[in-house]
Amino acid sequence: MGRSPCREEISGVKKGPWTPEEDEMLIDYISKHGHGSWRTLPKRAGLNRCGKSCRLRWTNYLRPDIKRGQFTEEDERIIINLHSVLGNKWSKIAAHLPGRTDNEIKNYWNTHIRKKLLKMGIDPETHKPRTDLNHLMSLSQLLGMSNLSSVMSTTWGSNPLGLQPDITQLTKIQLLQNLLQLMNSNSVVNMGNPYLLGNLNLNPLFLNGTNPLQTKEPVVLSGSQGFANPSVYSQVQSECSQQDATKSLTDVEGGSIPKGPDYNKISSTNHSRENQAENPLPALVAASPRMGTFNPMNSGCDNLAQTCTESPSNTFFDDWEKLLDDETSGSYWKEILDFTSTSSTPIMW
DNA sequence: AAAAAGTTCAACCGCCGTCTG
DNA sequence: GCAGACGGCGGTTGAACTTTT
Repeated sequence: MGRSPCREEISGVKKGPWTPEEDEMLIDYISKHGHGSWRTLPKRAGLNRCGKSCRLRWTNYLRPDIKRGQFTEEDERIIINLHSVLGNKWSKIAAHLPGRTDNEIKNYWNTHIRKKLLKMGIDPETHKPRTDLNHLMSLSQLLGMSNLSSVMSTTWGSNPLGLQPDITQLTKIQLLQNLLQLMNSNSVVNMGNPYLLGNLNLNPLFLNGTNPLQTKEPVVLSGSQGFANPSVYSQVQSECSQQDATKSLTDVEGGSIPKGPDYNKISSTNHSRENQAENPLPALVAASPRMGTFNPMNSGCDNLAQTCTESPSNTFFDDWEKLLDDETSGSYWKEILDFTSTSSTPIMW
């Protein structure tokens, strides 16, 4: 089934960048006759290109309704939200951004958004905090360096590595966040084996249900629970395709579709979303123009989109600081921070 | 100023689903 | 039901451009 028409039948056909003359010929032909069959178009238009190349050039560049220029924050927000639901369905995402092409969005995602999310410690595939070992190692190494630099600065009265206290703090927070994410998934997968928690002396966090990150009971999924009720997810998808993107996503993430097992079913049905079902933490997708305003203090994180929109100044780091200052939960966090900051070697899991 | 490294994005490639004879 | 034609999609490439060393 299927074939690549551009290859076999057309040797000697031109490839590579389009010239202004070719563009003009294509525009001229399509504006007069429409594109009709792409396969026969090049011949009819007098172009030495394959039909596929013409179609691509037209849909991605020459179409009159193409919107050029920078993506706005709103565009970015929509893309991230849609990506969290649809994954790499660039054409579906593009359908929600009039004038933007799938190719453009894909490129923008890969060159800008993806890097931004990675920098923030968010896995761009799952939209969750990264828990991969490399990332944790690099963070803990950075921490180690910052600790070393503070030792050196006390000793020598300067900071030869140029690491500011803020960086140290941010790194700790980042590491902590990932740590918790990792423990959280472990607490689901290995409920009967709190080895990791025991090692870190953190049992009270989850075993007695007082995890200050979650005011709701952790969602414990067993086997099939995390997987698929396709009808629920297709409902979401059809909502996405029928309604305004922002609204439908607010519904999905914000609560009109019930949370708990069903919510996890929705997420897990999508490709590469399986691990979300194992993880009770909410998605880290911010629906506000400021990305990454993951709010661990929000009650239950029930309505991320709403929360983030309503309090755009409330950043992730603000919340963490509040959390750390809070007397009731502070001791646990201090314990963790003590652990991370006194640990002279990278944490080995 | 020059070379190297990094980034961007238009274009290509190959696979897939649907249509048609 | 089968096979080819076709359009569409997502992943990848590589030239051009920019930034860093």
